[in-house]
Amino acid sequence: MDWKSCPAALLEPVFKALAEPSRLRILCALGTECRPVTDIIHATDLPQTNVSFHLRILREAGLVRAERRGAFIYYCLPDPELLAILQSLQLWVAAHDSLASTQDSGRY
Amino acid sequence: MDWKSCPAALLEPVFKALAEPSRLRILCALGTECRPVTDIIHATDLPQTNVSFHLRILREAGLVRAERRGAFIYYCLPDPELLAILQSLQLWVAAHDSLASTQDSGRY
DNA sequence: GCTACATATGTATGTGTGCTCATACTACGC
DNA sequence: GCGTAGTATGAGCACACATACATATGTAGC
Repeated sequence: MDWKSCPAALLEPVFKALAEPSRLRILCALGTECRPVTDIIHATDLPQTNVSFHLRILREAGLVRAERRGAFIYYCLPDPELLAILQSLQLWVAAHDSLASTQDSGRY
Repeated sequence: MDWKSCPAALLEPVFKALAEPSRLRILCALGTECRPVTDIIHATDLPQTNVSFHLRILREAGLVRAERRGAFIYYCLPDPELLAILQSLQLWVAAHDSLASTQDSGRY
């Protein structure tokens, strides 16, 4: 990464949005498809007001797109490439998790 | 991403660790090199105890590696691939930020 | 317009977490 | 061993944020 131009300000809201279990569950529930809020509520088993709250944060972080269809509002990921990036990060973490468990990440 | 196996539990600690401005600054200060804590303190202009606190979180999230060299403890990123992944995410965010500003991400 | 449904917003509260201070640990040089 | 530099830990405080409840907005059908 171009750490010289330290993208902290740019990436921070995205990481903040991703750092919540409920929001990750919502993204999981979304998958690659577009779904109305009701579907997400059922899939995640979270209260409606809670889902709506988190969807707003994800929306403002640019991680989901909202699209009105009649009385329903469909939410979807804005770009399949986002999935690819997150997947590579997931793979990296998984690979390093098994390494880390054999190493010393304790105190000094 | 394989959202079927919902990697929330795996990714959450990583995102939590990345969701802090101070920690992102520390990672920026680290760059691709290994540096002792003192260097990081000067680079980030954060108090020593604070840097140490965040380094621990980054260490436990597997985002930095600690290595003792005499009286110093050097910290570095565990893997250059991590940089690549974060960079692609950064690029994605940057690209979608410019789009988002032209779109409606407000309330419904 | 009224009712019903889908979704969003506002307020209050409790918990988590970052920051600061003081202090303790570790390694090196004398 | 002692002092010093480098680094880590622990306690206390303040603030941000996730949750829950009540309520408002918007859309469709009658």
